Amino acid sequence: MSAEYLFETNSSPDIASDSDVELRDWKSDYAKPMADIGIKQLAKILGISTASVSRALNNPDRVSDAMRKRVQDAAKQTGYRPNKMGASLRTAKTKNIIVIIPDISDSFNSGVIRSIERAASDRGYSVLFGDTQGIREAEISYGDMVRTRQADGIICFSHNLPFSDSDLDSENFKMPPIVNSCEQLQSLQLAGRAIPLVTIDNVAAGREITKHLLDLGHREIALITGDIDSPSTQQRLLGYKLALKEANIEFRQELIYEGEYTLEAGSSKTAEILSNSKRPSAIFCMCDETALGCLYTLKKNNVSVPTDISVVGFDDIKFARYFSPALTTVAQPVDEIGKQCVEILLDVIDGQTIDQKTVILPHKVVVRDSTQSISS
Amino acid sequence: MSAEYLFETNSSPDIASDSDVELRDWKSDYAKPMADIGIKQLAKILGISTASVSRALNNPDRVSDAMRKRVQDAAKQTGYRPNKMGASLRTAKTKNIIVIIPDISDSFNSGVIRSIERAASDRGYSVLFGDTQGIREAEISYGDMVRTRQADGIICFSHNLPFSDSDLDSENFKMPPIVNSCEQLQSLQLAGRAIPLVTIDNVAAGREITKHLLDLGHREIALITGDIDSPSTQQRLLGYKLALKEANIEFRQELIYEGEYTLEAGSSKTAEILSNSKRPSAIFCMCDETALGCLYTLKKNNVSVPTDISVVGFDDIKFARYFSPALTTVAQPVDEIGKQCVEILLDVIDGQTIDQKTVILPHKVVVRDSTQSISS
DNA sequence: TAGCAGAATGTAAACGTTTACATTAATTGT
DNA sequence: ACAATTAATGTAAACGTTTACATTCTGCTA
Repeated sequence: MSAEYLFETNSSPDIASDSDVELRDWKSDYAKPMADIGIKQLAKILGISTASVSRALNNPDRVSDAMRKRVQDAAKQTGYRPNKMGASLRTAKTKNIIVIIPDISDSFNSGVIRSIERAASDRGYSVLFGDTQGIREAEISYGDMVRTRQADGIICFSHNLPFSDSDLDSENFKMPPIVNSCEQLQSLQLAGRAIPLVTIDNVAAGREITKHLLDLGHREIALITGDIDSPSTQQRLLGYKLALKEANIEFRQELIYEGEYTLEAGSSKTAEILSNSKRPSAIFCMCDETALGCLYTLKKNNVSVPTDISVVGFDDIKFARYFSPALTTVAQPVDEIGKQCVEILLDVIDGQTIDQKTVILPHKVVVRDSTQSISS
Repeated sequence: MSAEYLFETNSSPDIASDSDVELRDWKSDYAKPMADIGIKQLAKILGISTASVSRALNNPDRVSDAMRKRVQDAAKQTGYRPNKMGASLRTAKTKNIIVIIPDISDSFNSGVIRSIERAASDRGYSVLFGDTQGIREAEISYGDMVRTRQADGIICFSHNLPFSDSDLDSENFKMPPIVNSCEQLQSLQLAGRAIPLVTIDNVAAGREITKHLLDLGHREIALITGDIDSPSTQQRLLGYKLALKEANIEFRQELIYEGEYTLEAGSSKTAEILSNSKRPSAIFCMCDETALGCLYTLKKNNVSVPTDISVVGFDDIKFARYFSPALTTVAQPVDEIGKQCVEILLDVIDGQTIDQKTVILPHKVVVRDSTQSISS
């Protein structure tokens, strides 16, 4: 948290006292004994067995019409809410999934998450989430939640499995339902197990966006990568190399700037680029946030985009089209990614066989105003 | 989803086959019987009672050193993971909190969420989240989760209580632990109950940022609001009016443009502003995303910021300083808001009395490049 | 009318913990 | 050395559901 954030306390009129209402004390309210009713009391009230209540509520067709109506009415009447813990314990299903994510406030991620939440909710699942900040211990502790029966499955945004090495090595370790989103697992971690993955084809995408630049006549294309260890970065980099090779252009390591999927990396790495003697005519940022940081530094140094330098990003976050200039980038089907993740995960949880271990969703390069032909 | 997103399927080399590893079938792996061990088996293995195991693990000081070591070792050895459902059922505590939020992909929200997650995690709680998209039914269904014992408390970003009206009216309705984040509850919903709130002083903030504009000599300040029903919008609007009054400037309704906290609203409302005969010299957007939309449309219409028009935002999302021009805005202490929310909530859950029903955190107007004196 | 199938309901065990209470072991004071 | 404490452990009930199995009811057929 930067110095800019050293807030001074500002005293001000208390906006919170809509004091036309008189407020009861809330704590005492909470301290009241739970008025809640359980299945037993409900059964007793109705003079029937708990089994009937349960059936009327969960398997309405296994019960007579009269019975069904009677207990459903009573349930509504009394405000009966079945205790999911009791149910979960008995059924060994939680109807929760956990999503493990390095940074939930990343624009691309939060888009996918939103979609996940919606899809899960549609199928009666809730989603817990764990923001790991890339910390291994955090990953592992969240991964543990399915073994402690707090969740039925995992959607993972990391290229690491959320389990400790010792667990992974263990003979009787059982892989819980898990699907990877956007990041392929490192094969050394796989240990012979195939984990479903939903992603785009990052190498194709990297190749295409590079080709776009190439087609515009660019020959010196700097690259600001994400975390160099991440498969998506590696794949996009491979795509970049492929495109160069296809165009018979020599790959030059000095044009590669190792960064991160962050604004700051984009900004600082661009400064580095600018500080070098000969400037590239284009910069390929491996994510849109990075591209924004890049645009920022470019403008600060009075190099104009796209006139002086073309810039492309990756992801097509919702802000991208509002950048100045509007960003050329490759769009990922955020909604579909999220949806597929939960579809697959829930299928696995339900014990269905998965036909496709990895689903590759279509991407699309969208050309906007941050790139232009080098000759013009 | 716009037409731009009509992806064509692109066939491409399957990047996923690192086929140097041979993959076992995953489904069959999952289908294996649960190898997991329970407290009973662990107890039997050690030849002790389940009570001792439980104590050694949860109340290590209530047990002899030898015993503690023995079972902890065995637990690690066997990979014993206590079933939280069993525990929750017994203890009536879930160690979950749920956060109910209209849009998790909103930049400001996701910042707060991240902070919430961290704080909760630090205190041993997990967080579930529900993205309601502003839909009342969704709010209510998520609110229900504490009554179904899936969570111990609620952090709510809406100005509505996540309970049905009939529940609220009900005589024996018991308010669960809940705290509001950023949005004050509508007083009519309060029904006599005081709900903790953590927020900034929106009217002071609105007043200050308006005053900033006023000090620069601006007299015609257009305002693009958030959802006009939301208290935060109302409060910021009030601040705007207050500042005008202090400066002896007449409030003019035609300068008020009712929008939303979105990029699109910023863009479209700015177009409206521009279409009117006399232009304001400044625009106050009630959130940064809106401001970005505003900047975008301004630029598209060749009005330059801040030369022709000054623009201010609200929130200071992480992108704000990277906008072009860098955005003058009011910073909210995102991290602190999240932290305080969980502190208070967990205190309430623990049955402690809350001294402060509403905590007002300090904000700060941060001046960057999107505003300038009107004379210059 | 007796017999019987099928539907409707009831009985009670089970899920995996925690914990009040009972018991046994260890420690202290005299 | 023997009570009297205190510490350590064990026993078994309880949490709130679901569900296999047993029982009762209903309506038909022969």
